[in-house]
Amino acid sequence: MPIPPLKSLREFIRDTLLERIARGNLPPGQRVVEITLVREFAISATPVREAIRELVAMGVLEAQNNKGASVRHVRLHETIEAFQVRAALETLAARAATPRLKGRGQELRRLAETIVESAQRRDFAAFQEYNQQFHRTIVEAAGNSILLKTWDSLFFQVRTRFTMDYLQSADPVGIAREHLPIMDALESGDAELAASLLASHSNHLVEFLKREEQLHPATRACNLEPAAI
Amino acid sequence: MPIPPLKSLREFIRDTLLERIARGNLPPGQRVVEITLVREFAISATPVREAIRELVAMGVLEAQNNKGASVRHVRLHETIEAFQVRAALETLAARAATPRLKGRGQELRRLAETIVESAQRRDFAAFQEYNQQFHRTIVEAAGNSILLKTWDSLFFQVRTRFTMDYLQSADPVGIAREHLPIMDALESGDAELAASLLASHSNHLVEFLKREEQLHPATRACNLEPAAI
DNA sequence: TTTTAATAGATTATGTATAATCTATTAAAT
DNA sequence: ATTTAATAGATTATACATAATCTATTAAAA
Repeated sequence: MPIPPLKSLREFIRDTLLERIARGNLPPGQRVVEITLVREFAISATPVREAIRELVAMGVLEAQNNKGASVRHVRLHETIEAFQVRAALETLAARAATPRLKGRGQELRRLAETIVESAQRRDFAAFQEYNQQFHRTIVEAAGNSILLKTWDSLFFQVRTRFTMDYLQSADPVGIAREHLPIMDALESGDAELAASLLASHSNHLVEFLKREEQLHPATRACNLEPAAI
Repeated sequence: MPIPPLKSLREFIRDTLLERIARGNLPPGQRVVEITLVREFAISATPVREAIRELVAMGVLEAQNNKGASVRHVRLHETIEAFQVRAALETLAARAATPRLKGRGQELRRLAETIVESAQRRDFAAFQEYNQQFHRTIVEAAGNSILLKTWDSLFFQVRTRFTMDYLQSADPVGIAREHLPIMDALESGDAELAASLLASHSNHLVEFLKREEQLHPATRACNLEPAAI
């Protein structure tokens, strides 16, 4: 029988906080106070603190010595940087994934179609979600566990309101359709084409965000988009 | 006056453990037992536990629920994966850093020369150290803080005995000299040349490690090289 | 005899309760 | 107005209790 994967209290608190942050219940800047959580869940402080520290290590919370933690603001500039890094990672991913994906592109095809449909329905939460899945599938297929972990670590910087702004701007369906040729290239085994299509796909987003940065210099608002987890 | 950056006990323990691991005093697989550290430093368990958890989050230790932590084994395959990711990151770094480095290459030049000298003296610890500095300088110059943080996060997977094996193999001075044209390209402002030279520089290492993997399949030893910190 | 299973004791991790320390805010004093 | 003192709130550290895991020994079975 499969062992029941008991969560420690630390893990429970960590996941609860992550969920609240993802849903937007804990907005950026919101303080995360130890004793409040202790009282809410009627447990002791140690697991709460460990959970908070873990989220700090993940970059989801920020903390200073003796001053406690709060939900981290992700600035527009940070999102731009994160997408530039992600693009570099996905170039590697495309090259490594292509030979492994050749022929079996059903999953990607379904995702790409779902993304286009979501865009047509203007269901941007679904767009975000399936878009994330599409890209992650490629990275996963590369078969490099460190690549995957590194890519995953950018989640919080990437899934922001700014990204949502991009999807809602100008031509959502056009953006969604960019996934189709990427998938074709992967399926047909043309690694270099897949890599360069993925790169310019990311680049469109980066260019949009850089224009935003020009328009609203420095202190642009910076909220995490409530995710559709 | 510059505020004295008091370390918390957690930070002290964390840094102490990191140092011991880097020096090789705590070899891979070695268990890191809470109560032992508690007794050694005559403090309470909480800061020790927090330090351990932080190192687990960093990937330096590994832990399971209710079983404790130990120094993580880095397998050859993991080092290969990490260098592939690092190469992708450095491609981005080279492109972004080139315009910012143009003209002011003194620092890189000094480092590149020091690397060659270290190779000639067969001082491989120094080789490792300055090599790391050379690459990090480029990544830093790219001016993308997330890129830098991501690159840094690969440190533990990259600084292994396998890397040392590569430096000591065949032609150390030849490997060291590969940094010179990279530096020239950066200084002269040829971003694409710098990027492709960096890529093949990494690639030589990856190819070597893959040959090692063929020769010693699966269960190759996997120790962290005592670093010259 | 060898292997397997059960169990008691030791070791270690996890959780609780509380004390000490630090930070920031407000009120009093210069 | 600026500084100092007092205080409340929150973080960090301590000491202890409980629960999980491991180890070695013993008993039973093959």
